[in-house]
Amino acid sequence: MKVSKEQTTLNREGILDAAARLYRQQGFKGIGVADITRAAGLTHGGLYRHFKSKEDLAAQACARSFDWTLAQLASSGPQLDFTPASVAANYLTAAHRDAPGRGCPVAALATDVGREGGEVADAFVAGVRRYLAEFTRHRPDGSIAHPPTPADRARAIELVTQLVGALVLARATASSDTALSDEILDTVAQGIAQRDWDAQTPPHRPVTKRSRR
Amino acid sequence: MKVSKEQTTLNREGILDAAARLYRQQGFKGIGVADITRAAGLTHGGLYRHFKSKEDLAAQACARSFDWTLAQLASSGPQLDFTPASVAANYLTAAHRDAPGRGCPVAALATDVGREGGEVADAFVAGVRRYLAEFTRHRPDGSIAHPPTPADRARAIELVTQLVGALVLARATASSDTALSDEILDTVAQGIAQRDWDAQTPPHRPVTKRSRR
DNA sequence: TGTACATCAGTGAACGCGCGTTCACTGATGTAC
DNA sequence: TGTACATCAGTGAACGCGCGTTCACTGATGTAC
Repeated sequence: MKVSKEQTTLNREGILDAAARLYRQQGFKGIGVADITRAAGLTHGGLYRHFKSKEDLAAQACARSFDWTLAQLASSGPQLDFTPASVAANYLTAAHRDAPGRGCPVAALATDVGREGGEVADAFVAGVRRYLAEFTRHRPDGSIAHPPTPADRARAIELVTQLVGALVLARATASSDTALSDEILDTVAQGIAQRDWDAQTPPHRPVTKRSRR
Repeated sequence: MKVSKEQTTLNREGILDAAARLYRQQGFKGIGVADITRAAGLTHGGLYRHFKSKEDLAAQACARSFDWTLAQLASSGPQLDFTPASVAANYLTAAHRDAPGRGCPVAALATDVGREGGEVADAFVAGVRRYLAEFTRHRPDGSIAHPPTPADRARAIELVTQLVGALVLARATASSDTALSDEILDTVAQGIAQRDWDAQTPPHRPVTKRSRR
């Protein structure tokens, strides 16, 4: 049966939200389109009125994950200062580890995206750039960098990769060794809090890669 | 046809090696058992004389990945010192990024393992523990820690998570923005090289987690 | 405002395909004599 | 050492199943008059 324009939009949003959640939980290969439409209260056939393929859906869901997370970050600006210590304390929690469906898309999807390529990778990289820009703007002392220096950007990259690595490893170990998983979260959060983020980091200078491994 | 005991062992090893490589490349959900046995020069039916299920194979292949990588690390002990700068320079390379099948199993499989659980997660965690023990033993100044202090362990966790996060993000961005991917590798490698790893890191003390995200 | 009808979002059966796993079979191996 | 035969690693067809995608159909929506 046909449905009102308003309802059509709601249904589309519902599919996207379900996809954004389920893909982060199970990965692109771990969940089917029928599961996603069912989670949105629909049947699988109608999906293709909104998205041209599973890959298209995945790419848009990926973008949606970043939209949510960045909006959340922006809206919490007043409460949450952007000091590395504060960001780490909020990011490296057992709650975040145990709820990947509502958490950081970088930590949840990075490995999948590396294997995927295509539209999904484009959407992901766009999100990463926005993420990095946000962390580049905010200096450890709470001030805003305008314009950001190469050192600001280096700090953002180091912070984001450190956070992502810790969360990813905490998730991998959580099911069979919770103590280790907690230890990883706590240790890295403390390490970030105590690091001297104002130490001089020279601008990015490409170096010739040596091959190994 | 039957096959000699020696050949049987070789075939089993061949399957394990192919699985260790292909799982790291494509993930547990991304590759089928037929692809793996074919890569080992066999047909899919015989797989079940060696492994009781795909999960069993995945768990043993995971352990195998760690065996290789750790053996490689140990054997390169003379050439490769364990200073964070040196480790980072060897780990954060375009070559390593572009060859996940022969690379670090932590960076390649952590996200998959987080979703998998079971025997695979057990094998993975065992590997992570060995990895961490190795990095805990080796102090930044090149000396051996015996016994290792909590600060040694904290340093190992911070280093490994930083390395893994950087490689994972470099892989995710490589296909659609190689410049960004290279920038991540170089920036984090330089950041690790310049960090003061001897700064006092206090022992691990569990903190109450705040929930967010 | 009321009526007739074209539109089209959503349904669910059906499609081809690839997956993990099973199993009857094959034939070289390795053992018993 | 030579011969007969039981063993069993590997083969490939077959299985049930779930996947992504298609499509004829339905019936409420929204428009033309």
